[in-house]
Amino acid sequence: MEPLMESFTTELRRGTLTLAVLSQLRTPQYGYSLVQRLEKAGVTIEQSTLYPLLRRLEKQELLTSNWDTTESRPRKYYVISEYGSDIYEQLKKEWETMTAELKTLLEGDENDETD
Amino acid sequence: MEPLMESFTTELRRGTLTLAVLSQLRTPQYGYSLVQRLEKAGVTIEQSTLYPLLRRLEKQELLTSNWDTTESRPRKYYVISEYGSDIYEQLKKEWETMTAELKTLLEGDENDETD
DNA sequence: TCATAATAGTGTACGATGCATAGTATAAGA
DNA sequence: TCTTATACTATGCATCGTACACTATTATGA
Repeated sequence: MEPLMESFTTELRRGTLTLAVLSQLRTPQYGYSLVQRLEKAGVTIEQSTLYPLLRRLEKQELLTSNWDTTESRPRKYYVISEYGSDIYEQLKKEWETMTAELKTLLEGDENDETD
Repeated sequence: MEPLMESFTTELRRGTLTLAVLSQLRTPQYGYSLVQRLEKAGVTIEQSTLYPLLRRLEKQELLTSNWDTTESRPRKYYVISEYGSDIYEQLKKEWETMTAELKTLLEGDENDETD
């Protein structure tokens, strides 16, 4: 992809990544599994994006975490907190509103399309 | 609004602002009018966000501009370029894809909602 | 008339985020 | 044994949205 488009799409994804991650954490997930889970849903997220995001969300108390060392390999599991669920619901509504507004704008410009 | 929500929604808007602005520039608009036009459509954009955005888009050759000094007050009019329209269409498709994917994810989490 | 608000734009500085990159370490498979 | 997959941490950069400060003209209205 053209570098300019790349940077625009990156900016488009911004913020929605938080939403995507929060949506998956009603059941405990660890970072690496989340990357692949989201990938399957069509949402690519780099490790270098996800791990800091998870730590940030935990610091903000939207998530809690605990290490599981019983399995073959240590994994840090994250779950959404009550507060996190609250924020998530609000954010989800915000996103839906925004999406609807933007949709209206973008449809509005198709009035006398030339193609 | 809670500061945390504020920062999340700011990040959510990111990128979509470019899309919103581009969608309005099939007819020439100047900065100040755009702010109000978008506001009416439910999209709040600060002057301190819009003006730099317009200049950036012009630098990237998605827009062209010219000063109109014939009216009571000098205004800088921007229009989308052919290249800009091209990028806009691509970006719009990107956004639609992303929106659909995210929608699936967000609906997926409503399986056994407790509220 | 003088103050205030609205209009219209520029410039600087800061914080947040996504990502590239590098590094650590273990497990599994060829 | 060598490579690949798994799993996470840490640093640094570029971009963008916004607060804030500033300039300047036009309308409004007390």
